[in-house]
Amino acid sequence: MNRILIAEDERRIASFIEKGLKAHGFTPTVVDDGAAALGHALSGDFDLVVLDIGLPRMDGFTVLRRLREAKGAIPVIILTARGSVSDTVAGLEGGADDYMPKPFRFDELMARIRLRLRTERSPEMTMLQQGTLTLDLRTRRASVEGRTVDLSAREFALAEVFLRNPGQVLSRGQLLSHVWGYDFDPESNVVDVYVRYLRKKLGQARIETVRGMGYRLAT
Amino acid sequence: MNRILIAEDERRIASFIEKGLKAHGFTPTVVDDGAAALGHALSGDFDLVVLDIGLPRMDGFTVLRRLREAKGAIPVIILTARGSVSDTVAGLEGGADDYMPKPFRFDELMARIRLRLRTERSPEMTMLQQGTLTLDLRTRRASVEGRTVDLSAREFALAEVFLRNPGQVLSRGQLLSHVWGYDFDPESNVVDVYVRYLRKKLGQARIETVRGMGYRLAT
DNA sequence: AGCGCACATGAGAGGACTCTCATGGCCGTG
DNA sequence: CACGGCCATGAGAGTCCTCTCATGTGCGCT
Repeated sequence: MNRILIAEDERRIASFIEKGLKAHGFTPTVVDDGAAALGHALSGDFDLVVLDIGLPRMDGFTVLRRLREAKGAIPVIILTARGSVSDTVAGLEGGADDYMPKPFRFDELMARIRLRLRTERSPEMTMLQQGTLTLDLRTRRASVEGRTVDLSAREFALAEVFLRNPGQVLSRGQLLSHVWGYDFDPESNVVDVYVRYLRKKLGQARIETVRGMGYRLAT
Repeated sequence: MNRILIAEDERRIASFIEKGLKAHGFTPTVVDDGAAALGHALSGDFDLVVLDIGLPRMDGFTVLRRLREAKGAIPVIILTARGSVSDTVAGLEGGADDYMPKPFRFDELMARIRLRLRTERSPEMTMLQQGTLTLDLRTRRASVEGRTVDLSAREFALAEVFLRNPGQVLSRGQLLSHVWGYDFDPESNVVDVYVRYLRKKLGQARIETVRGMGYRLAT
């Protein structure tokens, strides 16, 4: 449905984004150098570009500049290194629509992409619902059977992944990369612990264990 | 420039919003009952409505429904009581564009209003700059003279008010209501303390004291 | 110059949050 | 039924954040 171009040369990050997008029903294409990125972006086959700044052959800034010179109006989200504010500012002034500082959680990128693809006057998606469970994406609060529950930032991010994939089994690895980012210790049992926190707040039965696989939101 | 309708019967809150909007260059109009709200909203004289749900004569839901029935496409932001998730959901499904749970900080409302008034394809304002000081509205980070500095949520909100009003003297009261909300103890010296924190992180001279008046961002 | 008020500052209480670690329990298989 | 692995759980360390309070300092006015 929505075709997204990923211009990123670090394999690990490119694959991280690619997998995430596929899981959300997008059909991403990955290229790993600037020249290819520009060509694809101008082809008209894509609806949005995720553009790394540090690309070989032609850096992201140049790609962006040429793209805009050629009147390509496609939305561009740039990926910048943490702390390089000047790059970020330059990118936005150079015509980028948004940016993500590395390292990032996949879900943050997803939110940015949604924002840019969203059609006019569609009320911004601010509430997620599944049965009697509601998540308010802005106030970081949930409500279950009418009760209002405060969630911490982490708890909320985790709950959001479940709500966006109701009934689907999510592995610890998936949850870890969605909620904790691609840089987190894969040995940790944080996911278990936070699932417990959520169960305590949302109700034990709300999240089911699928032995050997992961967890799943009850539907 | 942008005409905003405030439909709110609690005087204190209406005035809180009104003052804030005026300070930001808007020209708000206040009405305190639902019938008047509907009339004004349909008049075509306004660009956005801030609509309280609990209005006398005709409640917010009804106003909203009638407005949409009459094909009024004006953006509507509803104000809901804290914890009333069902009201919020109903409001959004009833055609509201966004919502604010009470009590809220003025700046949060402002951000919502900006979002709704923003014109197509204008890159979302995500960075504020003043000289060598930059605020990244998304990552909650600042950068001064190239250095990157992490700010806490409160520090950041305070810094944002200064950055949005460079050179202007801001009273403790203004800062309190912007950053802490209209419900906060006006006797507290939190503002002083947080100004200190900011000075420590951003540089002493960056925020000037105007004796008897308040504080000001150095330009 | 001296006074009074406004502002600056240090210290710390209290709480929330995130994550680790160790242990205990249970499921499913052989 | 016994075992091994997977999962659940409790406890707690370390950190950060927010705000209050008491006291120090200095500005500006008379």
